Amino acid sequence: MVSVRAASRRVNAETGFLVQRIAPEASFKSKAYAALKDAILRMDIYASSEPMMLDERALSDRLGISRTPIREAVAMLEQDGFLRTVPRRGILVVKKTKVEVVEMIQAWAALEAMAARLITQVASIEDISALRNFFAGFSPDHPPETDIQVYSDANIAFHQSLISLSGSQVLVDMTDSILMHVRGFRKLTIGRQERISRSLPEHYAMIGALESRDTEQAEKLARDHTLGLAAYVNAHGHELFD
Amino acid sequence: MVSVRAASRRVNAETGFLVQRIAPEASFKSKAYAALKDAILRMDIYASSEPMMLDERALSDRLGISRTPIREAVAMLEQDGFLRTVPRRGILVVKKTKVEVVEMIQAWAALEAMAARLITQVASIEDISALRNFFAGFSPDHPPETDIQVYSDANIAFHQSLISLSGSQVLVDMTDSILMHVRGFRKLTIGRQERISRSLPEHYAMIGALESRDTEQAEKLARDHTLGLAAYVNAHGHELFD
DNA sequence: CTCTGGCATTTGGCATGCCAGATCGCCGGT
DNA sequence: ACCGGCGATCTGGCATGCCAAATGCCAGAG
Repeated sequence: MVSVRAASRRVNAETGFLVQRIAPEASFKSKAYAALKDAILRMDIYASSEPMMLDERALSDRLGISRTPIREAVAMLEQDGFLRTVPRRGILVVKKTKVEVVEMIQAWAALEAMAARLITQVASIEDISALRNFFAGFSPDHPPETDIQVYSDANIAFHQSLISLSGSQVLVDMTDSILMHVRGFRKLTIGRQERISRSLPEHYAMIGALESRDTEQAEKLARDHTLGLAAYVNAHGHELFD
Repeated sequence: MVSVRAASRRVNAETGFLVQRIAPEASFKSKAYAALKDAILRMDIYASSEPMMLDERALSDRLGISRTPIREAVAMLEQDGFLRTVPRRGILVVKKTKVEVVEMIQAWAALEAMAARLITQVASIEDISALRNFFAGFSPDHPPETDIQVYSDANIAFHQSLISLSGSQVLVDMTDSILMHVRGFRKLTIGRQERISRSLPEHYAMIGALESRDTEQAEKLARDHTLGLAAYVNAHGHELFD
């Protein structure tokens, strides 16, 4: 316990002298992790049928740090499912199969359906209604099909915001992870006109069900909306994989 | 391309001479990962209110390997959410909060509900019916309450087998991961007589719905069964946490 | 007796170097 | 010209050692 005398002598932390919290200066390990993850997510994994390999020493030169923190970052990314190291062979970037992507989207559907269920029980009406703002820029005059990239971004943001309204950090983290893994397939998501035109009304229907606190209906709409994407990938995904 | 001559000279891999794949002799890194994970899952994390700390050098001595593979294993377990390292402070075992456990069980409910949905579409009737075997040892004459530990194990095995029947490896992996994290709370799961006595009939109802291919009902039963556990932990979990 | 400043120690972060397994190319034998 | 084998080289696995930051102890000042 700090005595009253001592407290009076030192500068009161509450009043003045509010120094900036010193930057923790992230470790090389975490920097390498971020850099590698970013690079993996940016690259087009499916461009070549050849396995994409990484080299510890090359990365070491490239990032200007030793192999040790890089190996730790690689171990972390391996745990995430992005990399796989084969002893004495190399580090390879994991390519998801069509089946894996479909299963991930199904899991996503399950989690989003649960999020919808929870939202009807805990979210405020204002927060729910605010979900419409993501699509404020679109209307019958300016349909999503006219600005596919913008709509795709709004789409992702909508789903992430929706799930966060559930109040469950676990659901947020799990779906974020899934989104990372299926990120390479966003072009597939938005590839077809007919899917896009149906997307917006479905989103509005979901919001409506949430607002009216119709738990079963909101859950069903959220689930079916995303399961539709899974079915679509399952049916047409072969164009990207083989 | 292998010539016909060459192929005829070497032993046909399909016929005989199926030698065992030579043991890859797991790396120290993976051994350390397994050892640490096992130790973490075995220990009673919530016995002490003090944070549990690990020491790299102590583990190094204990396992008889250098710090390098241990650090890599720690990085992996950090990624799993089991550990958290604080620079120049130590490695601490993460204690889940009640809220986190409840959220994890809700996510589990979501995934198991989706598994039930898929099962009604893809699983064979024989596989579904075989789920009853997990509870073959129990009956009105020998209710689960009389052999709590055995029933608890059968319970876990039932749920894992159920999810695997969905055919989705992603669902299996995600639920396995969740089970690891909430493992410390199995005693809570089986702590109350009234929950146990209701558990078995609910399981049989789920199996029945799956057998009759009633997708909506199977999904609902699976979801509500596990959500009941989440609600129970939410209501009574404070006994274990605070 | 209390508080403060500094030093010894602890602990994770990182660089470096060596090792063994796996590849691939060169070279001689057939 | 082809096959087989051997070795240079590449690549991840691991041990070791030093560094800096954070802690804790202890002495000295008030």
